[in-house]
Amino acid sequence: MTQNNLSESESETISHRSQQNIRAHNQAIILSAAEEEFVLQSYRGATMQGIADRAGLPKANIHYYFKNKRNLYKVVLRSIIAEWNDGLVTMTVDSDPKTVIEEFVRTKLHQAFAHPNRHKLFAVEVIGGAPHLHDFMSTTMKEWALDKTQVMKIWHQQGKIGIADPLQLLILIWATTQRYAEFETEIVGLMQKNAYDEEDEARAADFLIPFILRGCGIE
Amino acid sequence: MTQNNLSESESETISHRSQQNIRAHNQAIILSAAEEEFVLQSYRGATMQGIADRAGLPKANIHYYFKNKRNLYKVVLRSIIAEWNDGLVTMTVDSDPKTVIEEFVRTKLHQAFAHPNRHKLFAVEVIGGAPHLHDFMSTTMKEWALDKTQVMKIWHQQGKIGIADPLQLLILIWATTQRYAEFETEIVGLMQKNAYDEEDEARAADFLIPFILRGCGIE
DNA sequence: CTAAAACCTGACCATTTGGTCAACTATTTT
DNA sequence: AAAATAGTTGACCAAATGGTCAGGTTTTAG
Repeated sequence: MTQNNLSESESETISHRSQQNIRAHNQAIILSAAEEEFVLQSYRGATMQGIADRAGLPKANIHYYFKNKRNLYKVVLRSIIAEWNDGLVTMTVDSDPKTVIEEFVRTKLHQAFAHPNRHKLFAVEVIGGAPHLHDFMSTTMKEWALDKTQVMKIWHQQGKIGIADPLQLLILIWATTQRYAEFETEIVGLMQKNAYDEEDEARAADFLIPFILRGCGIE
Repeated sequence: MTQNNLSESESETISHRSQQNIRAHNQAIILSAAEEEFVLQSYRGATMQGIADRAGLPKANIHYYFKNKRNLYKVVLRSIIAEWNDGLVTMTVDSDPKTVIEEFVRTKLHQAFAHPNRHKLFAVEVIGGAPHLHDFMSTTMKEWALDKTQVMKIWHQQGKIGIADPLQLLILIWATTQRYAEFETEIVGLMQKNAYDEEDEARAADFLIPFILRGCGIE
């Protein structure tokens, strides 16, 4: 039965996986299934059985890898937060506002189109009062936002942008970019199609970026 | 037999309420409680007992007025939709774009600050795929949006606004105004307070309106 | 005043669901 | 090869929850 020796592992098509790989592999599958289920059903509506079905594993197996439902949800949230700032440009007083804002919007927009489910999940959590994100919201995210608004305030003093209240600008950029992920259903419907096509991200960028730059009084 | 739906308009100080009044009164209380509970817990998380507690009534009484949970949810949604366009300015080809857009943003913003829960509930529903709103979204709302975008397209042809793709503008205005309701928790936190104060709506308007008008190339 | 209609509610039930567990198989280590 | 460790899973359970109902009270109609 057991194949010895010559064992290799990694990318074998049908071979026996090493336990390390099995663990990582199953956890990934479960997390992905959980993300979907939590988005579609929201926390309470999501069932461990539903997640198990999506993952193609028996329910007890989900509990084997993740203690319980609450913990699984937290892990999903944490993985979303972990990459929240992935790829965002650094923004300092010496940066060129136009470049930075353009790049910021473009990146956020790209994330929105690339990972709509994560944005939906995050949004539902915030809308519901962010019960599991209080810590993140009141520390990491607040510091990040205050740092950026500080920079933008100085830009304003230097006459580089026409925005006196940078927090409002930050809110606007978040709102307009993330919207394409969160309200996918509505927007796609209004566009008379069933799903975004490859050009929709570019279309949104082509509209948003000049609009926001004009709004900021740049150009 | 049972008379349904009549908006309450009385606050009798008299001890004995008429049955008509009792019905309207209790339904209103329950709907308000349900709105809160559904927002905070989302559909599946909300419990009839929780709604009953919020309403200060025994659970069986909720079932007496509203057949079941699903129906109660639908009634709540319907009441939200019913006033979705309340107070919105009419927009025709002959309107002045600047006035109309300014007034539109102001009204949406006012609604957002006045009824944050309704906006949150609507948002959660849309994010979850709008399972109960397919009809509304694909008829009423779509027609409304197409009508407005038609008008704005003509404005663009007449050189009155610098927006070639009005649907994107509509999405942006919805996103930026409703955001203050939906992400209340996050925004309030970033503003270092516990709740919006009386000036926050005005602050948002003072930022948003000029910003959007500039973005539209109006001035 | 009496009957009908509307309203109220504690007690109860069926179903769903998160979570446990013991027995089992597969892999790794010694 | 045997012991130890890791992974798998059907069966089961206790709690939560939507919903029902019978018997009660209050209000209204005649």
